Amino acid sequence: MFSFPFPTPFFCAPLIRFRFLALPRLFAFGHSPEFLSPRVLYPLSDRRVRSSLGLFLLIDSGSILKTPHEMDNEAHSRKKFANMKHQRVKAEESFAPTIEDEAIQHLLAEPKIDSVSVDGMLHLGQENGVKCSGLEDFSCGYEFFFNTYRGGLDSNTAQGGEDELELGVLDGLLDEVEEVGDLHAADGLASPCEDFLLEFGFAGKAFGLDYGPRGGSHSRNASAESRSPGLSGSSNSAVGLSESSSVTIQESECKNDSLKKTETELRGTFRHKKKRKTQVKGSMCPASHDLQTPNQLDDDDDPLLSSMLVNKHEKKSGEAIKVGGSRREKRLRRPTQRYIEEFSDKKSKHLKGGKFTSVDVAGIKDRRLKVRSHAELSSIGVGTLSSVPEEELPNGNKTQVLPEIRRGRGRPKKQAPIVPPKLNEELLTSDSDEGRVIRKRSDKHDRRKHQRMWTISEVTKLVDGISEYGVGRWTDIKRLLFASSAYRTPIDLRDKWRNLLRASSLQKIKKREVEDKQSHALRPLPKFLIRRVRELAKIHPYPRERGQKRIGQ
DNA sequence: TTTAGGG
DNA sequence: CCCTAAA
Repeated sequence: MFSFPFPTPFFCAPLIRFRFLALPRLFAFGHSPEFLSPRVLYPLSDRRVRSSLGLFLLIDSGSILKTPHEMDNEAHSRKKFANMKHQRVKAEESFAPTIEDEAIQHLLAEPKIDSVSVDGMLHLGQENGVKCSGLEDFSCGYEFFFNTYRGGLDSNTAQGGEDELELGVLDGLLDEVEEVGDLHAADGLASPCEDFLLEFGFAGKAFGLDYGPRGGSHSRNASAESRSPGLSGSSNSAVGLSESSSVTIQESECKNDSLKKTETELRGTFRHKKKRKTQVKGSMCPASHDLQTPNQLDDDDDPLLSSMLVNKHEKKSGEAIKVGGSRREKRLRRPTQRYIEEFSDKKSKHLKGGKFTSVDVAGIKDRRLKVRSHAELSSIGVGTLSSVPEEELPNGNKTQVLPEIRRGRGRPKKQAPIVPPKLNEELLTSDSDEGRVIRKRSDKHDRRKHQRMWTISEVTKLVDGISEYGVGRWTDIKRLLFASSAYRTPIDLRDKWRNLLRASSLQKIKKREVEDKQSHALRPLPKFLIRRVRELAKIHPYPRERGQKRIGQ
């Protein structure tokens, strides 16, 4: 029914070496017995099945059991992964000498073997029985690759074996070595961000963390939790569900998107490494939907991949999700920031809590904001987490999606800069009435919470900078003249300049029209500044503004 | 990433 | 001050 959509040569050897540790969880393929042929292997023992690793791994070095359709697809897949294959070869070569595990080696020695004996496979599985459990947390694509290419990695190596070698090997595999590095580097963050990782298909990233000498980290627990429920129904219905996936779903409570997510995880694994890496690096604003961006649309024609990702496990109902059906929905584009904002506002009002406002959302996305006020971010994170329950009000699909997004985003953020609530933010008290009230109040102003008055000196500096570097060199001006004031971004400078232009023109007008009204100006600009602005305006045309100004006059 | 322009 | 498109 389901088969491995990837070129066999590519996967086979890796799988063998892989020992079916991580893979089952990753690309678990459920096969009804009738679909099994001698060439199909069940590397999983009962024990493992019971332990919810019971995902059937279909292995066949020669060719995986395929349906015509799948066959067709294979061509496609081959093409897709041609590059990887190539790289793999290199990796294997470089790695081979280091392989210690004889059994594995043996298998490797005959990568082309048409069929691997079940016994052998099982042997492998049993051999690593204990270790398997230790590795169960490995979840996604990265995990897969890593495990795959670490050769016959032992649990031992798994613990401490992450090293240059692997990196090097992976280098050939993954487009970006740094990514790998990042993953490894992320070790310490494993637990905190696990949810996040899983939720957004970063499960693979977590693997690096899981490798760590951690005793019983969250990840493991999480896996364990989701284990029993997840397996019960899935073993026989050709459903492959990675534990990580199930966890993700459960935690995210995103029923509709569960499949999509799972799928996303996989796809992301192969196709959006870079993107994801970036997200993780930022570790602030990764949205699950980012993975659903247009690029992925081209994947839609890959039924195998999707099919093998069928996720049967649904959080509450355990209802099976139909691939075809939910798929469409999933492909929806990520809501625009504006949408999110509006939605959240609405929701806030609806909840009377008003805790989540545009700031939350905006903050999530706005890099500048992050830079400017960590405290705020952290507050956001807290708020997000604390109010998750509220968020889960039944409000329709959108409702579901949104919380998910927030959570996903919020979590990583939270973990990243859990800077002491060092300041201002009124919102820090997430649950207190005060916080809400303030929030509400601030809702009015929405975006303008960070307002900072421009002082005369600042304006002067700005004008100086503009006169020196010219209009439009905002980054330069910022860097050179406003380096000390972090809250002034180049954009702020530009905005200020715009306002100055407007102001200067207005003042002109006012002067001409009604002299008195000028006193109305809240913060009248010093004449010298006005003069300078005016001069600069002449010298450095600022198209639109100038045009407007003319018009205004 | 930065800038321009609109809100 | 925010957001987005364009470069």
